[in-house]
Amino acid sequence: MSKPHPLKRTELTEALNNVPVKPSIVATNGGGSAGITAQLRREILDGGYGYSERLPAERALALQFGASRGTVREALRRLEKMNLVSRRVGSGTFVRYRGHADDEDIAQLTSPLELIDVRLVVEPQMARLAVMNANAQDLQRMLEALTVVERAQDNVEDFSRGDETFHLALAESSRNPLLLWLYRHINEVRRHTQWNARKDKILTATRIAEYNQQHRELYTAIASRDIEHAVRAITGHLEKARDDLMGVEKE
Amino acid sequence: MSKPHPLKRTELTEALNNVPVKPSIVATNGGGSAGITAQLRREILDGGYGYSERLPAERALALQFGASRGTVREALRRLEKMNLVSRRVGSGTFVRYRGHADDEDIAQLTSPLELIDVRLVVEPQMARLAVMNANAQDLQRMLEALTVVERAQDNVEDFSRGDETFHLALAESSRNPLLLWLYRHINEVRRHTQWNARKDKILTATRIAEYNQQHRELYTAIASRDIEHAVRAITGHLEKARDDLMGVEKE
DNA sequence: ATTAGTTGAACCAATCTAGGACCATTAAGG
DNA sequence: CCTTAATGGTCCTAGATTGGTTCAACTAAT
Repeated sequence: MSKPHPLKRTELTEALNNVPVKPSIVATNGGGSAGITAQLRREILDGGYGYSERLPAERALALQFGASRGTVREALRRLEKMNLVSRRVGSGTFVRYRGHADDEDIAQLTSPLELIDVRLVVEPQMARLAVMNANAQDLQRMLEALTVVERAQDNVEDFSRGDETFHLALAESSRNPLLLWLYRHINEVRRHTQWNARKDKILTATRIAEYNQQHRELYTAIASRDIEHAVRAITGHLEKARDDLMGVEKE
Repeated sequence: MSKPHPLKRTELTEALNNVPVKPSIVATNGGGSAGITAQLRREILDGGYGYSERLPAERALALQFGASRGTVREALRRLEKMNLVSRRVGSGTFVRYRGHADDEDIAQLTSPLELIDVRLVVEPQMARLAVMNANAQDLQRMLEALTVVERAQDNVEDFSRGDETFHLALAESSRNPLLLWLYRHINEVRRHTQWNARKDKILTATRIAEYNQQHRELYTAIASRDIEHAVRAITGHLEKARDDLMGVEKE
C-alpha cells in the first residue's frame, strides 16, 4: 500500500524529537493555530515535504511549535480541509499535495504538439466568448495588434511577438477573467517551449502570410459577430499551425 | 537561561507583542485616533499585513502606540468602517484587504459561473485524452478516488475533497502535462472562489448522489475506452453542476 | 462654560489554548 | 498468533486572551 518508512518506528520518533523544527521558523508568525497552519502550509507548498511524505506526529509538532496538541490538531484540520494533507489513525499525517512544476519545468515537459492541443481547446472558446462579449475597445485593441502583425511579414521575431499580442487581445476580448488568466499562463509556456528553436524553420514568409490571412479572417468574424465563422477561423488557424509543426517534425 | 521547554501562552504572547512593532513608526505622528488610523491603514495597504492575518491585540496596540485602549479602538472602528479589517470577539482583529496576489486576485474576479464555463471547455478534452492515453495506473487512481468520493454521501467536506481528487485524477489520466498543469491552476481558483460559501446549499444529499452516479458513469466510459460516452458524461456532469449553481443563485 | 477627544479602569461574553485522559487503529517485533 | 509502542480521534476542564461595553475623570480647543 504505502511505502515503508525509512526508519523503524521508535527510531523515527526519537529522531523527530531530537532534530530541530524543519521549517526553521519558530516564532515568526502569530502563535495561534492560524499561525501554525500558515507555517506548515508554506512549508508544504514550498516543497519542504514531498508528496506522500509523513509529517511529524501531532505530539512532536506540539513540542516543536511550543503549542498544545489541540492547537496543532486544529492547524492540521485546516490543512486537511485544504486537501493538503491526509491523516490516518495509527499511521500519521501525510502530504497530499504534488508540488507542481513551475513555468520552466512545464515548458520542458510540454511538447509543441501538446501545447497546440491545449490551445485548440481553449482558443475556440475564447473566440466564441469574444464574439459575444467583445466591446469597442476590445475590437480596437485586436485591430491594432492585427495591423502590427501584418506589417511584420518578413521578420520572424516581429511576427512572433505580434502574433502573441494578437492572441492575447483575443483572450482579453473574451471578457472572462479566468480564461484570460489561463491564457496568460499558457503564453508563458509558449514563450519557453522548444517551439522557439524551430521557429525559424516553420515561419517561412509564405506561412506568415497565410497565418496573417487567418488572423484577419478571425478578426472580421468577431467584428461582425459571427460565432460559427470565428470558431472555424481560429480552429483552422491552429490546425494549420499543428500540421505545419508536424511537417517540420518529420524532417 | 534558555528554556528547554516551550513558552506558555502568556509568555509567548508577550514575546510576540514586545518584538517588533510592525510599523516601525511609534509615536511620531500626532497621537489621536486619526493618526493611529492613518498609520495602520498605510501598513495594511502596503502589504505589511497579509490577507486574513491577525493584528496585535488592542491592548498590545495601545502599548505600542503609546495610547489608551479606547483610542486604539476608535482607530480600529474606522478601519472596520473602511472594510479594511474585521473583528471577532475572543479571536482578534483580522485584515480583510486582499493584497494583489495573483491567485487571490483571480479568485476574487472569477464568479463560480465563469469557473464552470472554463471547466466545461477543459474537462471534456481531458476526458477525451484520458480515454486515449490513460494507463492501468491512471485507471487505478481514478477508481480509488471514485470509491472515496462515493463513500462520502452525507458529508459535504468529504465529498468536496473527494470530488477534487477525482477530477484531478482525470486530469492526470489525460497524460498531457500542460493540461494537468492548467487544471491544477484552475483548481487553485476553485479552492478560493466564492463557490465555497454556497457549498452547503448546493451539496444536498440528493445532488451528491447524482454527482456520484455521473462520476461512476464517466469512469466506466473511460475504462471501456468509449470517447463519445466519456465526453457526454463529463459534459452532462458539469452542465448539471452549472444548472444547480444557477438555481441556487436565484434564491 | 462648553464641547469633543482621550484616558484608565473595571467587567462581560465569546473564543481559544493548555493539558490531560482514554480509545481504536496501525505497525513492528516476538 | 500475541504483545507492545506509536499514532490520530475524541472528549473534557480550567484558565488565558480577546473584542465589546460602560463610566468617571482629565485635557484642550472653542
